[in-house]
Amino acid sequence: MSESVLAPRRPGGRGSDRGRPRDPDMDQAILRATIELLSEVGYVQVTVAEVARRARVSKPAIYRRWSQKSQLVVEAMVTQMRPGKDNDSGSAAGDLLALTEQLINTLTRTPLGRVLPGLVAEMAADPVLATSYRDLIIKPNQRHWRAALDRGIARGELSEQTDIDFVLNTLVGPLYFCLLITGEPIDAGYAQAAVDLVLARYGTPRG
Amino acid sequence: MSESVLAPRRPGGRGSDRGRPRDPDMDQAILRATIELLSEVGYVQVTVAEVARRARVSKPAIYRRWSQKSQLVVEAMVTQMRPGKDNDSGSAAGDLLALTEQLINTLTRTPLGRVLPGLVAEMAADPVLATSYRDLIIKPNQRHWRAALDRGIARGELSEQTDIDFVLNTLVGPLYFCLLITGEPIDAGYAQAAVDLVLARYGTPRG
DNA sequence: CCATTTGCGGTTCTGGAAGTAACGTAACAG
DNA sequence: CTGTTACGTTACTTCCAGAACCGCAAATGG
Repeated sequence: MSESVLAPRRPGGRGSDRGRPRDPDMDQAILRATIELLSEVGYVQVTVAEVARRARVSKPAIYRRWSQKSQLVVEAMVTQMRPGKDNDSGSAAGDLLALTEQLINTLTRTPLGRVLPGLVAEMAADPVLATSYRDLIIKPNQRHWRAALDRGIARGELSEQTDIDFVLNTLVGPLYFCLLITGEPIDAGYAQAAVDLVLARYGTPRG
Repeated sequence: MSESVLAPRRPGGRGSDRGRPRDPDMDQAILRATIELLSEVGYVQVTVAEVARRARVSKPAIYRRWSQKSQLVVEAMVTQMRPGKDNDSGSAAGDLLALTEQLINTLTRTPLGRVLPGLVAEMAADPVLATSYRDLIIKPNQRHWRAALDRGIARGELSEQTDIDFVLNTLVGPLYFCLLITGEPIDAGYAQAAVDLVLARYGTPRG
């Protein structure tokens, strides 16, 4: 499944397997060049022509694989996603702290931070892209958060009335707010403070 | 001061007062047309040519007043900002609840929600614009939140260790996260839940 | 081994939007 | 009246996303 997403044969989806096959090296070269450019200049300044130049490939060769610049970028980001070790530290507090700090790291130390602002604009105008981004990047990441919260509830560290989606938004939202709107750096103590906040409300005595 | 921001004579800032003066009706017509278009199609789809057409004005007349499309849009948004009644409801909980619900309203019922995604992208690429937006829209709005929190601390409803910036990000961040990233509608109970969360951590017994 | 089909890949083109330039004319200041 | 600046019109430049077009490479069928 992931193969068809990474380099769909025919943008439309369906396509025969006859005729000259695509050069798989090109897929890699294009994605590599995209990531490289993204980390240098950010989404808006990335042009497909420049990606083509760096990958030593022609522009149509790119458009044959991805229907839009934005789709190319999303898929390039996906290749950068770590499998995401589902570390169970033993406590909900520990898990959430680790996840929050990992997200801070992703947003500030990987190209994702430079990609997001431009991608947000495209997503607002292109529902298909928005769905891709959410399904391929946001949701897979949130799986770990949900798992940590579920475990916390099962262990009795967190109240059974814990609103998981709400907690998730609370931990994650402020990070995006700083990154996209205020531009202020994320406070070093943020992760701890945010977890404390959640525990003060949904933690149980025995937690 | 606000006058010079709304329709600066000469994009550069300085400018003489000799010669034919600008038609002030034009400023209004342009801003009105901009807001109208923004609320219909969102930031990216707004073209300066279309603004000019609707305002019955020429394109150079617009560029004489604002150096970029993005600056025009920011100033148009500023004209839409309500003075912002600093309602003191008597309790920090009440104040924060009202402010949160007012922000939800602004983000979902005014053009701001349609403008933000595109503006976020421009801000990431244009530091001058980013500063304008933060100074003219974000900061003025946050003044009320800070005042409410200060009063809450002064009254003893909130702990003196309350981290004001952190609380502010916590209440506000998830709203932007939903609007810009997940696209999910904001839960009807969000404001109350968020305020409860903050009070569980920073509220004092007597609050 | 050759002919045919399929579609890859490169060169070139189109379309749209931001922003600029040039010019004739209109309106204000001194 | 003179200088200066605004305004409209028209045309232009630049940039980039994306589409046409065409020659040729690669797999298949005989």
